This record gives sequence, structure tokens and C-alpha cells, in this order.
Amino acid sequence: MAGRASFRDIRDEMARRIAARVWQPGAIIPAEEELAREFGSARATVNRALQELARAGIVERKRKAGTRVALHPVREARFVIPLVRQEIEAEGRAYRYRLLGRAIEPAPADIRAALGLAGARRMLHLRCLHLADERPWQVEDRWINLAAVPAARAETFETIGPNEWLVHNAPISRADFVFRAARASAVEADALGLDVGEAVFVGERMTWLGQEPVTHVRMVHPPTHTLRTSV
Amino acid sequence: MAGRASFRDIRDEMARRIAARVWQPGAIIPAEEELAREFGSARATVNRALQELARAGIVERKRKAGTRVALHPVREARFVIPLVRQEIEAEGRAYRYRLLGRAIEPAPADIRAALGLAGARRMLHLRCLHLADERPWQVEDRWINLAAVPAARAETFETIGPNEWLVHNAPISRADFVFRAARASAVEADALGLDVGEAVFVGERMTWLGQEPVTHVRMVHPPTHTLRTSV
DNA sequence: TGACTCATTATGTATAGACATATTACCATT
DNA sequence: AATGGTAATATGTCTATACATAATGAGTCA
Repeated sequence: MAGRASFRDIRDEMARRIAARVWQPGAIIPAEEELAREFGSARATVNRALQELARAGIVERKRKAGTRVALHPVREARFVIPLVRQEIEAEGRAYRYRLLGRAIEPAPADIRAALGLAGARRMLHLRCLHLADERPWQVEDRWINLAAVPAARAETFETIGPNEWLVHNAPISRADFVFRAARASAVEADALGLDVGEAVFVGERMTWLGQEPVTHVRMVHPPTHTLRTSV
Repeated sequence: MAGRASFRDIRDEMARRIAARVWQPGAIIPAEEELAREFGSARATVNRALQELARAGIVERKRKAGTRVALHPVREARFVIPLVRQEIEAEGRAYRYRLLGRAIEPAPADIRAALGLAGARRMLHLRCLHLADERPWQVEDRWINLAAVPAARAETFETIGPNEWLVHNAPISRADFVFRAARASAVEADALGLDVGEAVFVGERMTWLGQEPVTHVRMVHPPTHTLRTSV
């Protein structure tokens, strides 16, 4: 590598120094200008490298105070939350979708509370099953706010899953995610082919467009399912 | 806002256009140079704004091909993975730590496999309990590779938890995380004050320094525990 | 002692210009 | 029609320079 140093090289070299304790936790590291001189690059290049380390939580930066190695590396892990179809097909398995139920009915209190909806509004309620190689992968229990997505009223959701349909038909500006463990209800156990009370991995997602709630979905997976990531 | 446009303004304006379907999913958006002209900024500024949108999965970029609005927004959520102590204290609750067991013994096959360790190596095995307001919050089952962290042999871990100790004494370069649901074993149920077979939320973390495995930890939480984030 | 002012300083961001690199589109050849 | 080479092009990155902004810390005054 005879060429000049890229911001990646500089970032990796600084990460190495931190991992190797050349730069101790809590210690101030040299200023951008000094590092730029050392690496023979422009300050902007060092700045970009440092910004990436800061975003990863490896260093902390403050104007005037300088940059220091994070004392408690609040490791921030990124998880990709793909569409079920992509998740299944990425594993080289065959995806199949089945609609279990569709109704327009008043949403229960916990759903309304999670979305911040006042009053017993009627919403579109869908129950779906996603299969991988014909084996149950996820049961989906979804509520759609028809006031935010009126077009959903005309859609049967018999061939396309609500998540895929919404991606193309309902823009959103904010999303909340919650993951938890729970025991399978009778209905969930039946759909997934588990014993009632088996531990299931539950993901919930709520989305909004501006202030208006769009949808709430509860995704229930068999206990073999995992959420994983690396940093 | 009379000053010139910042990359934030430009980024937000472009995100707005995408959310409002001014720029349709899958469509190519104008080239950087054209956008720079429109916003009255330098191309580098538009570039930075677009890079952030790309990182967030909102647009996809390819050299020569241009930038297009992502068809399947592979939502990528970021979770902060704090130390237990910080997690508990951030909720305004009192943190307490208790060591349940300490032994140097051969690691079981599944731990060795997860870390990529060959042979029945003897490792430091710790079992700990973390409490919030005197209520069980997490049982920790940890294996430490003494070849990578020899100093751990001399530490009793009676007053400081292994996670905090390791943060200050064992640099790492890579970490893997896995989250899953499981049923509480007899030992876990006993420690957490749950019924055997109750659904528990399990996090596993494996860390390495270069090629050398450092530690494997299994963190078991009561079913009330959740992992949450927003985007 | 304490509160305030202000210069100093490291990072934050913008700019113009240049070159690098991946990919496409088109054209020529087989 | 299939293949292969090549020019065109949008993004990727670096540089040098400038000014902005947030903290710090020293000095001043009550």
C-alpha cells in the first residue's frame, strides 16, 4: 500500500492503538492537526476517521476539550430488521405466506396505548403466518390505522403480506421496536406448531407518519429464532 | 434560517421528499451535482447528506448508476448495549451485585464451539446475580479464557462484576451478540425467583482480541425484560 | 470569594478543486 | 446474437483553506 492513507486506514490504525492500549481508556488522544501531521494527511481525513470511531462509541469528542478514549464503551450494536421474506430467502429457504384472519374491529386498549391513539377507534386487524420451507417461522398479529392508510381497506392481503404491502403504500417517519420473551398463547402455539406455554421470541414494531400512528405489529417466533449481530 | 444550508438541512429535506413520495420508492434521484446546484451548496455537502441516508438504508447508491430510493428499506435499528449497572441505574434503581460461584474448570463443548476454541481448555467460570432494588434482574454465566486474560486468575470477583472488570482489564476488538427466548432452567429459575420453564430473555455475548477468544457470557433475564429502540 | 467577560482552542462544517473507482452503455468484433 | 473492449459518468475520497461553534480557562471587577 504505497498510496496515501485513506480515512479507513487511519480509523483502523487508531482503533488498533485503542484495542492495544497504546491509547489508554479515558486518556486524551492527540488533536486532529497533530494526527494529520503524523499520518501525512489532511485534517478533514483524520476528522472523518475520528467521527466514525465516535459514532461507534469507541471515543468521545467534545469541542475544545478534545477526543478521549471512551471509558465505558457503551457498545452500540446495529441490527438489521429485514422483511420476513428477505430474512427467510437470505437463508436459502422457500418463503410462503398465509392469511389467517382479516377484520375491521375496535383495537384493544394495549394496542391503542402503544400507538397513542385515543378512543376505541376501529382498525384493520390482520393475522398472518409466514413459513420457511413449509415450516412455521412467524405469526404476525397486525393492526393498521385506516385513518392513516385508507387504501388498506380495499386490499385483501391474501397474496401479499401486510409488511410488504405497507412498505410500498404507507410512508413512515418513525418506528419503535421492542423485543421480549413470552410464553406462547394457545392461538400462537397452534399456529406455530408448539406446545402452549413454550417460550417464544416476540418482536413488536410501531410506526408513525408524523404524529399519525400507522401500524402496530406483534411478530411471534419459535424459540429457535435468534436476533444476532456483530461489532 | 438565513444562513447557508447545512448537510443536516439537506439530509432532512431529502428524507422529507422520500417520506412524502415526491421521490418514489425505486426511483433515481437527481445526481449530486444537480442537487448541489439546487440547494446552493458544494457537492461534498450533498454527498455527506446522501451518505447518511444511505447508511440509514433510506437510499441505495452505486457508482455511475446513481442514487435511488430504497425499495425495501432494510431498516437497521441500533441498540445500545450498556453495562448492567448503567442499565439499572439509568432507570433510577439501586444496583447490587452478588457472586454465586467461581471455578476454574474445563469449558463445555457449546461454549468452546461458540468461541472457536479447540481442545478441552480449562477456563474461569463465574456465575453472578445482578439485582435492581434487591429484585433479581439478570443471572450471568460467564467463561473467561485465562490464556487471553491471565490477570483474571488473581481476581476474586466478589465485589466487582466480571463485565466491569473486563471493560477495564481486557481490550477487545470484536464482539458477537445473540438474543433469544428460552425456558428457565432449574438453576436460573431459582436465581431469578421464577418457576422452572418460565420464558426468559437470553442475551449471549462473545468477544475476541484479534484471533484470541476473550470471554463468553450468557445473560438471563426475567420475561419482563425488553430490548427496545427507535429509528 | 464569586460572578462575569473574553480570548483561546479543538472540533464541526462548508467549499472548490482534483483525482480515483466502479459500472454502465455503447460500439466493434467475432 | 454473443462477446469483449472502451469511453463516459456518478459516486467515493482527499486536500487545502476558511469560518463557525462550543468549552475552557485566565483575567477582571464587584
